[in-house]
Amino acid sequence: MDAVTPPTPRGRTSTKRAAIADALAGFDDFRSAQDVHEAMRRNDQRVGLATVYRTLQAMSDAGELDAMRSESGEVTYRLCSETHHHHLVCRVCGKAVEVRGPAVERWAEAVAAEHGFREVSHLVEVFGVCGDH
Amino acid sequence: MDAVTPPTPRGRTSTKRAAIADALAGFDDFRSAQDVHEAMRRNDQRVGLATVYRTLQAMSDAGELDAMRSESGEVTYRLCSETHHHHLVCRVCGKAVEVRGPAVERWAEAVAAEHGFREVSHLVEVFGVCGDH
DNA sequence: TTTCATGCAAACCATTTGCAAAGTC
DNA sequence: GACTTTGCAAATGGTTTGCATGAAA
Repeated sequence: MDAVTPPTPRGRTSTKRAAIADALAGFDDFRSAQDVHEAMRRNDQRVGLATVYRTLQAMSDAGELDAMRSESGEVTYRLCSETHHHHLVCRVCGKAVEVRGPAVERWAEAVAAEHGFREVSHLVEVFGVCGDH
Repeated sequence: MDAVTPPTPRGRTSTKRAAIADALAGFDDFRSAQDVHEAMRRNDQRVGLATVYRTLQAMSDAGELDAMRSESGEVTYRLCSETHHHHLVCRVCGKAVEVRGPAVERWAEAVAAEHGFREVSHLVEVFGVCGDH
């Protein structure tokens, strides 16, 4: 069930891509390519690690996934909603909550404009320890 | 105890440490360990890459440096001011401007509290293309 | 002379890439 | 069949570490 795969980003229909999307759908927080790969293995799905990396990256480029770097520097992904948002991530369990911050968006734009910067993008992540820990 | 290191971050007086700090002082934007190492080489300073990594890391831990990850994932450092702030980084030349954002701080705290998160920290970086490009 | 700092090279680790085999259209 | 996707293994590239040596206290 390709729960999350609009028209294929590009290229042809891929079985693996769907499997990877599904695997990621099984999580509700950010996971690294390695995590996804291991989860699939455990589920008896045979996939190459390189394929997971390639696919996750492609899906991210296609806007299907939300990507961010964990505090340790690895790239982690998660299915994302369509709207722009940021994350509140638990540094113990990885649980991530999507948060909206119109104030932050405006602030970023304003600050950038003030210094003559164009093509502005911003990275905002809030880390903390969630209530379960 | 002495959470905030007095004179030398730890260990004894080091010549290299001073040299590395100087090299970093020559920049006013974020640089990677490799950048610093290369700059020193070019200046006929003989230093091991590992030492640069170790020192930069130690200085960062000691609070003398401000560290952040570039968009490509490398860790970059810069001498930092004492006050909490964020950065507006040019993705073309690396130029970084320190920006203050009380609104953002408050927003982060509020959002975290709202979801029951403790020990909150946040990562906010604004990227763009500066006026020189 | 005991301890910490440094260099060098090897080790690590996440990620990428080359290329031949397998899958799609 | 023509072309794309996958797997595997080898190659990268940033960063860390083990160990012997040199410099401070």
